[in-house]
Amino acid sequence: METNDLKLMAREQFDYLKKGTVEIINEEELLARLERSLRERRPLRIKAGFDPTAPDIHLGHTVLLRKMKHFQDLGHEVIFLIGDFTGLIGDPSGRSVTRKPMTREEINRNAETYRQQIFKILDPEKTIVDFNSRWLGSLTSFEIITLTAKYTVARLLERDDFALRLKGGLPIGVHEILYPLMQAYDSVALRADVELGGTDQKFNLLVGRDIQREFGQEPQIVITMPLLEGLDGVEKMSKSLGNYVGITEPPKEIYGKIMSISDPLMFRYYELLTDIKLDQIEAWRKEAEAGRINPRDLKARLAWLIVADFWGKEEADKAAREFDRVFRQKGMPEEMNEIAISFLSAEKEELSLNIVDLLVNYRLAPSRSEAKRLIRQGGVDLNGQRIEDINFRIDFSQSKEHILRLGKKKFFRLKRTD
RNA sequence: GGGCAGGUACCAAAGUGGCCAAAUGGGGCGGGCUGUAAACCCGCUGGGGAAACCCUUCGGAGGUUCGAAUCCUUCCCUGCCCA
Repeated sequence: METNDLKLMAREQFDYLKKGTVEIINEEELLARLERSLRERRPLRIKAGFDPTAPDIHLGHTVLLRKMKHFQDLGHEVIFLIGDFTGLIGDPSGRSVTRKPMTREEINRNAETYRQQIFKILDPEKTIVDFNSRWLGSLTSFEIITLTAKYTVARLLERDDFALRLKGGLPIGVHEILYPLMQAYDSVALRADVELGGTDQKFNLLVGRDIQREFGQEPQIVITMPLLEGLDGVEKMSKSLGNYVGITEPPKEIYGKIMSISDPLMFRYYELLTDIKLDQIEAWRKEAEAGRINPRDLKARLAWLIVADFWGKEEADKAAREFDRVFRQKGMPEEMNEIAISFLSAEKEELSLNIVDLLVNYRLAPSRSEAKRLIRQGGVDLNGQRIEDINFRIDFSQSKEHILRLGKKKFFRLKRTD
């Protein structure tokens, strides 16, 4: 093939890959390597690491996964690396409580969950799933020391979060500063051409370059992706902060969560989570600002798109209809969690249940105090009637079924079973 | 190894013998407004109790006291300075 053709094709790939990235270190290298890959008909090896402790994939992860998918689309080799080694030794970087080391079984189970989820985006045929314990687990202490000798403490402490912690008088465990080196060694073991990560990973990714060089390898190209803000619009999306949308959540959950985000965040989500072109998003933003378009409708469209991504169009339609019925027309959801209420034979005379007992016994409230609080504050309603008395008894003798609503969003169907 | 400063609720942070289930802010929850927006406003936020009130909590364990988050002893943990 002509050199010029190769250059052109590489350029094409490059442009496709660049879309949505924050930074590529560095661009010329990537371009050159793409070209070589085409010339030698050898796919690039793309690495992205994931923590085995949180097998719940949320929209934040999908930003990265989409980029991995892009590489797959171009025929490159994508390695989904599960950082099980950290899991085995117990990564303390939550820092409030020492995390329990995970067992092999737990990790395997989580890995399996990952597999089921990532293939909603990645191509199962083309994805290599690997575990870093495969090489990190068998390093000898001599090899570890040799590895650490290749870097300096000052360089490791440069990292922003360490610098901040140091300044703030917070503890830093020795294993924590070792962590970037371990991750870097993953790149050596895998001979990675490219490593993908969130912008918060930049430091670790760059250490990878240095360490690969030390091991006589060509340094990997580092590509950082933006971190998706969570539903609160401030913190990054994470499970521990509870501001996330899991991709396995039911359609109406996803839809509802997206509808609750702020308008500015909506445009951000459009940008990072859909294939809508940037100028189109920009145009919508202007229309909305000018009042020519209702932001609500844009948001509904976004919610639909995201649900459709993971559940298909039909489910997305259904979620949209359901949402309108429940929240715009203040109706009842089509399906709700059903709670089977059974009476002991001794209670059969009564066939009624105190509201507080119900909330606590069926684990709808964590404690009686909490249940009473909820009632006193007007957050409980039965068949459309607000319950204000904590001594209220739900009567099951006349009708076997009641609709219970807690707060604005939680509906339950209480069904008496005999 | 020596010196110093700390450890309080989900988080941050006040409180230094009774008025402390513990100020304040954040978060969370509920209500109002609305587009289930966001922002904003109001309320709640250890457990039990209808309430009075009772029980369990301020790093752990002991002790002093009528009474301890607060004083003493000891242990554990963290940071800073010196070596």
